[in-house]
Amino acid sequence: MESITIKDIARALNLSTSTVSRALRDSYEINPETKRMVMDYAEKVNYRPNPIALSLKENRSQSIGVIVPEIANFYFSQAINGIEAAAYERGYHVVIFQSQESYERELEKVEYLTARRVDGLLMSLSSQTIDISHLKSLQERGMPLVFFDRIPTEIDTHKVVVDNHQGAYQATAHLLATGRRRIAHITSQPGLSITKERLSGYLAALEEYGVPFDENLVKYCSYTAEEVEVNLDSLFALPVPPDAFLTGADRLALGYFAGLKKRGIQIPETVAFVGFSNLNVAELLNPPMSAVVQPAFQMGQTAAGLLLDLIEKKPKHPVFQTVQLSTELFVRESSMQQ
Amino acid sequence: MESITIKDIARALNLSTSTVSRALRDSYEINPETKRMVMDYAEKVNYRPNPIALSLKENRSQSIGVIVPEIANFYFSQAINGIEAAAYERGYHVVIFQSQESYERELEKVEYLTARRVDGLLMSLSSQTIDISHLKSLQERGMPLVFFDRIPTEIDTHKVVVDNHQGAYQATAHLLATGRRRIAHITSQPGLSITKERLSGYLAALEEYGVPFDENLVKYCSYTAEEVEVNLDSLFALPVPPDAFLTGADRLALGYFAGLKKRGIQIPETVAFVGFSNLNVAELLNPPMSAVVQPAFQMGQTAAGLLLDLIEKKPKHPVFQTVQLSTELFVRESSMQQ
DNA sequence: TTGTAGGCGTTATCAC
DNA sequence: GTGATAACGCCTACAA
Repeated sequence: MESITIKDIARALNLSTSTVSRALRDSYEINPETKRMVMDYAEKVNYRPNPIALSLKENRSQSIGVIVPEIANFYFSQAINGIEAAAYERGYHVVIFQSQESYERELEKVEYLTARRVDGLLMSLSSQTIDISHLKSLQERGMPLVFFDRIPTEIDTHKVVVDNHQGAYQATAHLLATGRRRIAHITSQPGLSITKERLSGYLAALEEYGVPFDENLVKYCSYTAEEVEVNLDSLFALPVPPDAFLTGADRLALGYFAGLKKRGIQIPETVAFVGFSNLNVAELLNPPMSAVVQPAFQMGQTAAGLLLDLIEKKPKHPVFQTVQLSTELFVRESSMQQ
Repeated sequence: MESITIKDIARALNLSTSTVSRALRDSYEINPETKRMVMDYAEKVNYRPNPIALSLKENRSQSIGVIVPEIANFYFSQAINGIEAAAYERGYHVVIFQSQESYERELEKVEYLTARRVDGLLMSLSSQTIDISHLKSLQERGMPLVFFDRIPTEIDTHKVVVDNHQGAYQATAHLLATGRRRIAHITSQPGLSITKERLSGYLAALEEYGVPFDENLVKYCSYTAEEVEVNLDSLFALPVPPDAFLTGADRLALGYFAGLKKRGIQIPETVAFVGFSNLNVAELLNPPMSAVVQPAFQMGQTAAGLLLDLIEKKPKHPVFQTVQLSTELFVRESSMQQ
């Protein structure tokens, strides 16, 4: 993989490297003829500046880093699409990594990206991440940092989230309004910001309808099949079993759907938090699944926009904001008798 | 983002940069004490070597590039997982880009990755890509190159694919064996290798069962809702409408499911090509969807393994191979009367 | 208008 | 055992 360098051009044209450099980047006084000659030759040999050399020199890379818990997750991959769209428009490259929900991997990727001189970092925290001192120190050392979806409370910076409280409240209220009283809430790990907010929305709706909270109806979980079994066992061993499900992700909902089906149990209504494109699946299930739709693409786009502003404007005393994007509730009519 | 460099350490310890460098990388004769002193100090100030400087010097980056048509596609994101697993194990980083099914974007990403000195490139072609001369010349200039899933025929290099012919044959044969005679084949763009292979498997099964081929039953398409409508219109305007669907991707299947539902048509059986984790969705649909399961993770893993072998062994005259991974047919019983 | 020199962070080579 | 120097590709202040 030998590549053409400025030196090669200089040698071929009997010029100095600086002249070639100037010609290529159209910097000040340069003989138009020389410039044309250089340009033509560069074109001919398909010259491409070496971004590594530039990064080394400028200590920046025209690229932003993204770290998400996992890529094979529709929600995050859509967010990445939004990020790419925003970055592309402003001439930045996007370098994507996944933490795989592991604190150590996350740490590792952060270090690597920092070392690679990304101009800024966009993150959604792994579920294992509790200590965020490394991110704090990163910010203190001047790295522009924006969080989305899974955000920490302990850092002051831009954050973009979906309004989880509102989404959960809306969904729970809908279920209560249609007569459900025992709503199981299947949700993610208790440490995450999204988990807490959804729980608070769930609680707010219960309170409004005067329905007592039963903590046995809340299950924190990951995605293993055994867990589904255990949780369903305990839910349906309750004196009054659940008559509805509110789940924190479409994948959770699908897992529980399958578990319920296996047991021959039909639940009148299920609502799940989903990214846009899972919506069509929701409709095709039997009974169909209602959905709290989260604008993942928009979230990525917004987060990237804020990050690029930070990078380019380098404000001395930035005023950080937390953007809350609204969810939308899609209610699907069940074909079951109610 | 000021960072600690070898120079800083040298200055602090009153040593030369070369001594520090040697101490850090444990290269030849060095005073054990000096070494310890350097190590301790480096640890203390959290020194991290600058990979950019290394890349510039070594003309390599300990990272491989991946270009897929899109990330927000479960099949590809699972493949990426496999790639990361293999790369991580062998100490390489993975840099991920998407072409968004655009030839121009693909070209752009290839150039950028090349300029970034990735040590090798892993690609799945965009559906728009016909001319692959840029990839050929890349290979000629010595860049290790491995293709997966969407592969070109015109380049001799390692390729990893799912056995699409076999998968389509198996699925079609199953449908024919259960009495279907009018099998609609909804598939991807005609130019792609996977499209051709699946069609050939479909044809082989038809021939075996003595069922004449009707080209009106084959629809090449992308993912727009209008297209679904147009295609369904023409399929159900046929003298003998379809009694089964074989679709090239789960997303296509879901789109057509929704379209059929809207029209109140029930089709006895549908088979779709899916990645592993869509399997649970397939079961939950009504009627359930049978599936040709493609081992996406394994595909990524295999492709990355081959690429890393190429990179590390740099064989003068490599013997390139095309690995065909087997699919598995999951038949879901329909609850409909047959 | 063009050339020379120095530096970004690192390592390899050669000298001491 | 350690230090000085050059080189990777590029850019820019300064010199001519």
